[in-house]
Amino acid sequence: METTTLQRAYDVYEDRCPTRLVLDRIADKWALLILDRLRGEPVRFNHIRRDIKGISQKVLSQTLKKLERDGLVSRTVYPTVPVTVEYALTPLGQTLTETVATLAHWAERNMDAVLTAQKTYDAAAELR
Amino acid sequence: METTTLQRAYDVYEDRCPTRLVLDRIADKWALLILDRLRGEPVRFNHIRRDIKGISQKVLSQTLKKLERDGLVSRTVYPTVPVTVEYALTPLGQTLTETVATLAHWAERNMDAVLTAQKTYDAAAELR
DNA sequence: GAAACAAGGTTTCCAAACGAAACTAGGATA
DNA sequence: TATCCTAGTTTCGTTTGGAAACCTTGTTTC
Repeated sequence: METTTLQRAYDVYEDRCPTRLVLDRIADKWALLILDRLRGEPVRFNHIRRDIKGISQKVLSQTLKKLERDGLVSRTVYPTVPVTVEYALTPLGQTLTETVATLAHWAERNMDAVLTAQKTYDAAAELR
Repeated sequence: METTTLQRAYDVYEDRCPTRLVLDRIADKWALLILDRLRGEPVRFNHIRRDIKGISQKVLSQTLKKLERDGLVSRTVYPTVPVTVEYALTPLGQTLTETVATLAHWAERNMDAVLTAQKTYDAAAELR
């Protein structure tokens, strides 16, 4: 009888599971907006920056780099003048587009319900 | 001809759109894990804490409070001894369960692809 | 009657992360 | 020489995050 180390399946509920790191990457406001924006054709750095209003260059740069490292986004440099850099979803990233779009735009469809809930909550808290 | 202020539709790509605040709430590692855990029957505070390994009481408490304020989660107190507090998804929160589950568990299904991508990326960065 | 335990939190404190603004690089254009 | 372009990086003050200790109400144990 041999002794083997059982390879546990990945479990995001476990503290030290590497999936936690990935979840932390995609469960992020800016990452979701970027992934959502990249649905469709490739987009250049400053184009993304203009479209996602309020994102800083630093955060855009950092987030793209992490998404690229995790294989969700590809980065292509064209030696034009000035240089052109295009970002696009990889096939892996494309597996998330539907989910990302649903989550990113959920607030747009349910904003009124959320605002109503907040008013109710705040009114009740007022009485305490 | 009368002049009216056109009420623009909510747009999460706009900087000051209130949907951004809601996106920030749900596009969060802990919030997603909590919402995922609440699928099904109501769960007590310490039960959630035990299940989502590594979450601190402070973060659990804060996140639940925000989710409750936004109308995604309900909080029910039972006057037992000691007191029992149950959290559950509201109907509004339930509209997110499918999406949340897909995103929260995406990493479990794609971890190997992500790890491979990271290795490739790091090896290429090494050469620079 | 003094500890210990239970549930459900809050407070404290230090480190890590964030964002706005300034700065950089390489080259083209005026 | 000065300015503009894309695509970033750096700086620095502020905010947020997590770990650990503490709190409250009430029961059981010693």
